[in-house]
Order: sequence, then structure tokens, then C-alpha cells
Amino acid sequence: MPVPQRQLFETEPEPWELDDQSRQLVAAVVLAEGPPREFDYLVPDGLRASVEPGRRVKAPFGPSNRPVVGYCVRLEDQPVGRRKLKPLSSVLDERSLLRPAMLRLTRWIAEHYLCDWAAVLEAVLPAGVRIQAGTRLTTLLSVDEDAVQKLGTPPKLAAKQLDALRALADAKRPMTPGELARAARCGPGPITSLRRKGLIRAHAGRVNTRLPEEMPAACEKHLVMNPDQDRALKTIVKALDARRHQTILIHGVTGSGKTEVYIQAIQEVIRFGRQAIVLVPEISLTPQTVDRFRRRFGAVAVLHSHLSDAERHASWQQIAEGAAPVVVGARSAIFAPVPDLGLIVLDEEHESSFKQDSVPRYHARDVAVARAEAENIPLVLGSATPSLESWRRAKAGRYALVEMPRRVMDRPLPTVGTIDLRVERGRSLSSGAISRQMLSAMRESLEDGGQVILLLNRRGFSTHIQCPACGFVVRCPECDIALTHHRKEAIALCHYCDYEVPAPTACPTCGFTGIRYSGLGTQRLEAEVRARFPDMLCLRMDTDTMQTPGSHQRALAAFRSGKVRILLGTQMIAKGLDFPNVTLVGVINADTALHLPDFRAAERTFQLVTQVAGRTGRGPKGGRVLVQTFSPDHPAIRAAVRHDYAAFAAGELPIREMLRYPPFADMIRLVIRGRSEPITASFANTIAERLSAALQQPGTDARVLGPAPCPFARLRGRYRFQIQVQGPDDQLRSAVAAATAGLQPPDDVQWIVDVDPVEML
DNA sequence: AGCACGCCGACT
DNA sequence: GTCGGCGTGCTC
Repeated sequence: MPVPQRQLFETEPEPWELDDQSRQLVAAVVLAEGPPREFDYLVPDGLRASVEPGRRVKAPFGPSNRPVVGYCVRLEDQPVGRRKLKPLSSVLDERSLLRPAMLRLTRWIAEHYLCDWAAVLEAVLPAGVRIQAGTRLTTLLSVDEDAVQKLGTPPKLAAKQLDALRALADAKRPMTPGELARAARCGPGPITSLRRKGLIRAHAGRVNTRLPEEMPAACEKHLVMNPDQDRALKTIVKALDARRHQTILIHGVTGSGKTEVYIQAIQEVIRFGRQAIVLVPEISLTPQTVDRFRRRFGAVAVLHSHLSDAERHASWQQIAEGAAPVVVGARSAIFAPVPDLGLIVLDEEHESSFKQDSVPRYHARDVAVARAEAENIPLVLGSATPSLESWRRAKAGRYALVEMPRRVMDRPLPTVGTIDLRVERGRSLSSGAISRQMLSAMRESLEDGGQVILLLNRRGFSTHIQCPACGFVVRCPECDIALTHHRKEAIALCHYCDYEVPAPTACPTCGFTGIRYSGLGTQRLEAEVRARFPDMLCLRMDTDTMQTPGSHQRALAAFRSGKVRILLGTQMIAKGLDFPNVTLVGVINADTALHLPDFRAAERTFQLVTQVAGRTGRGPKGGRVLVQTFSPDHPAIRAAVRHDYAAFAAGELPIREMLRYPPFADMIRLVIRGRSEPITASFANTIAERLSAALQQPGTDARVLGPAPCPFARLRGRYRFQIQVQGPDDQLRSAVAAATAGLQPPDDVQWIVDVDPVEML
């Protein structure tokens, strides 16, 4: 039997074989693309000064030594082994892009979310930073002090050359030849002469192609806070002073003044020369939010999805230099490279948009917890409707809990009434979207000079096109989804893949001309409102009307000015808006999300109704809320009507516990998709069997559900199957890792692993 | 992910 | 006998 080669050639060197000569500097490198592992490279002497964890390197890879880019993640002084290491070719970055703490955070994300370290690194470093967008490689000039010393005083130089030399010396930073010529009011001649004499050195460097943005100065003072706000601030300041990690959940009703608490806490952080990161949902990243922070802090760096590569790179540099004490941004701002982080604030912590729906599928809230722990700083989570995950941790004492049950200036919470649509339909007096009760409330508010917000969480005109003769429903040919009628465009549209056909006037299968359009969308609501209130300006906000950049701000400005009296739209109008003149909020159908096959359906409904209810009663006129629903007795609706978060949580948590859903168990969801239904199903079965086998070990307390078709069983022509694994997180992760290791899917079948899933459809 | 090596069918 | 098909496996 042949001895494996490994044993023949890779014996460890004996201790006495080691001496100083036999040691080498080895860099562990994670390749940006390539096999998802670490590779060791020799650091050649020429690169010893510049290789550093967090910098990218170029290295030869594979039998043909093709150049690949990777991230140096570790440096180690090692004894020379039997295996010959290839040397690194070059170092790409002038300085480390990731501090050691950030490097560790990215590895934690890769382990927690079961994805490649490289994928996390690539997500954490914006593309604009990697390609150094907005900068240009150029020649930079600086004074050679030694050569100038030798020149003696007074220097024997032509006047023009002396001017140029002084100008460069005064500039304190390297200049391009053009800049120097301008500064010294000379031509290129004197500069060339100085270079030839060796008084000026030239080297390659990067310059910005655009001027850095001016930071406005802070101009607004603190507001006076109520006792609740004071208490919240004190809790945060105490954690700041203790210089220790603590997660603080602020449960503050809508309008309780959480933002002011954040601002004053951040002020405290800045006082000590440290920085703060504020995370908000993308939808709240409006100019109003940003302006509020700018007025108080001046230098605020904003990170959002609409920045160009160059803008993003400029912000990133500014943040890394510590020039921005406050960073405000969406999800990915949790990776902001602030040098001395003192506090993280995550507002609207229940928002599902903090979960990224592509690899790495991280949740910014959970990454924030990890980062705050690692940096030993406080984390503030704020919400009027906390996620049950955070709520349970707070109740269990893992987070500090601060209640802010009162609105600022003692304004009352709006009264919320329900309108039972079952009764309304029975009356059949109004067949439209707006019940008689809702209609009269709208009239009252409008006659009183107030404004009205109407929420309907479905865009389009009709959500369902069905033939009453043969039962045929117009569906997307690629997706398992009924098409929505958009009347303005006269099309039937798939809301998932944007497939569209002309809206049919007759049944496509049986030819019956009485094909029915039913189900209510925002377009139809808008038409109904315009018909009922022809004299009032009405504005619809949904993804269809908010496509062009800036339309969101323009719409809100029009509503703020009072010109627009009725604002209607999807959930984008439900959150964060603060318009004191809104005296009525109408929820057209509270049940749209209530019966979805998602264990968080009730939680989402509660959150949406509570949040939109919070848009009124913010001014002296007060306000009220009317909720149209077919299920007025549903616990989520009843709790939202009473503004009673605790009651909702108390009712919902036992259900979660009984069904072993989060927050009582962790969950990993696998989605397997492919064009062939049987092949995809069979591969899903294989994975499920391997998962069950991996969880068969004694002492495991996890279970496998599925495979089963996803609620949306087909999207873009691909059949989708899901497997849910529920149980304690360490068991889940190792089981999924074991079950999928080295697994080769059939052609055209892909699978995704979603740890702590938020989207269940 | 790419690239070489490997072991079987149609060509000079 | 050789060119090349893409299956298998390795890359520091």
C-alpha cells in the first residue's frame, strides 16, 4: 500500500532545525474571487513594509500563476515549512481598508450567515472605494529637504525657481505640477529645472478629481426634553460613561421624541472626540431626517443607495479620517469605517429593510449588536413597535429597556376606531374602497382645514382579473402570481417580474366579454377619492408614482405646504412622516398582510397599523384614526387600536413559543430553485435528508420542516422549494454547513441559505 | 471560479 | 497515431 505523499514530504521540521534564518513572513489571503478559503503566501522582503491585514494584495494563483486579488487577513512569522509558498506580487492599497476589529466583524458575519468571507469583505467595502472612484493617479511633487539644506543660505537660485520652491514648501502637502505652477505664478520651466536639480522630488500619487463637499456648521440648539426623554438619555449616558457595551431598547410611542434623545446622546459622544453611527431604514433617509442631524451637528456624512461611486468613496475617506463625527445611513452604514466609534443608534429597529436580501444576507441590527460588543460601546435600538426578537431580549434582561409611553408636549395619542367591513359590505350602500363612516370622517377633517392620509398597501388599480364564466385568473406566465391591472397604462402587470400584457377586455380562454376586475389598489382608491372630493388636491405615493429621483421629496413638500389635502399610498407613507396638520388617518384595508403564510403576519399588521396611526395627532388640532378591516377582533388589530404594544407581545409570544418560531428558536431557511419542477423537488429532498441526518446526533434539539413549495411556488420561471430548520443556532449552523458541504446541485438548480430569515414568501 | 490533467471518439 | 470532448480535482 503506497504511503501518502503528504507523509513523505510534509513532516514538521524538528525543533533543532529551526533558527532565525529558517523563518518567514506569511500572509493569509482571502481571494476576492476563487475558492472560498484562506491561502498562505510568502511576503517578499520588498513588500514587508506595505503588507498589512486589511489591505488588498495581488498574488499568483493556480498552475498558470494568473494574478488574482485577495485580502490579507493575517500576518504570521512562521518557520519555513516543507511546502514552498508562492510570493505575493504586489500590494494594492496604500493603507488598510479594514481595521482589525472590522476584519473580525466580517469573519463573524461570514460564520453567522454561512457565507464566504470574501463575499462579506466585498460587501463591506463599497465598489467606489475599491476602485478609488473620484480619484486619479498623477504625478505629485514635494520638496527634497536634504537637497535644499545643502543649497545654503541664501540659496543661489533664479527668482522664479525660488518662488516655486517656497510655494511648494508652504503648501505642506504634495502638489501636482499644474497646481504648483498656478500657486507660484510661473510656467512649467522653473519646476522642471528644480526637478532636474533634485530639489523637488516627483512620485506617483492620487488626487481627488472633485472638490470635497462643504460641511455646513451646526446651528440649532437642543430642545427641552420631557421626563421620559430625560430618563432615556440618562440610561444611554450612563452606559457611555461606564465605557462598556450595553444594548438599550427604547420603546417609545410614535411622536415620543426618540430622535431628540438620539441627538443629545450623540452630542455626548462627540464631546469626547468620538463618532456615532445612526442607522435608519432607507425610506426614512429623507432630506428632512438628514437636515435635522445636519442642523445639530454640521459635519454629518450620509450614506445611502443613490450615491455615485465617487461620492461614496469621498464619504468613506472622510469618515475614515474621523472628519465626520456623525454618520447617518441605511443598512450598510453599519460598516462605516469610523476610527473611534462611541455609539450606534438603530432607529425603527423592527424594520425588515435592515435585512439584506442578497449575499451576505445580514441583518444590520444583529451586526450592530456584534459590532457594539466588539467595540465595547452602547447600542441604542429604538421603535414604537419593537421586533419580538428585541422585545424578548429586553424582557429577559439582556437589553436595558426604556419605556417612553407619552408623546412630547403631552399630546394625546390619536383615538383609533375600527370599521367592520363585513357589516359595511352587508349594507352594500358603498361598493367602493371608502366606507360611509370613513367618508364622513374625511369630510369633517377636510372642512376643518385638516389633512388626510389614506393607507392602502397595494399598488395598481385592481389586484385580480378573473373571468366569472370560466373562473380563469390572469396570471404571470413566469411567476405564480396574479397580474395587477394598472388602468393608467392599460396593462396587466406582474408585481414581481414586471411582465406585462395589454389589459384584456375578454377572457383569454373562453372569450367571455364580462371579465371582472376586482381587488383594490391605490390607483382605484385615488380615482375614488378624486370623484368624492373633486375640489381637493390629492396625491398618490407608491412605487409607480415615485420613480423619478426627487419625486419623494417633492411629494412630501407639496403635502407639507398644505396645498395637497389628501395623501394616499402604500406603506411608504406609513412611516416616519411628521405633519402636524394631519387630523385623520384612514387605513383602507388593515388585513392585506394579515393572512399571508408568514409567521410574522400578525406582527407586521400590528406594526403597520400602529405606525400609520402615529402619523396623526402631531399638532394642536389632534387627530384620529379609522381602520377598515374584516377582522376587527383579531388580536393584532385590537392591540393596534389600543396602542397597546405590550398586549400584542403578550398575546403573540406564546404562539411563537408553542410553534417554536423566533424569538424562541433560531431559524435557517433554505430555498432551492430551478426550471424543472421534479429535478428541483428531488434536490430539495436530498438536502432535507442530509439535514435530517446531520441533526440525528444525540442531544440535538432542532427540527427540519419541508421541503415544501414556497408560498410563491414559481418566480421568473423557476420552481421554488423551501426547507426550514428550527432550533438552537449553533446546532442549525453546523447542520446546514455539514449538509451542504461539497454538495453539487444538478444543472440549473441553485440554493440559497438564509440565516434568521425575514422574508418567508 | 478558472485551469490543468485525464481518459475516450473522429480526424490527418 | 493525434486533436480535443468536457468530467474531476486542485489551487497556498
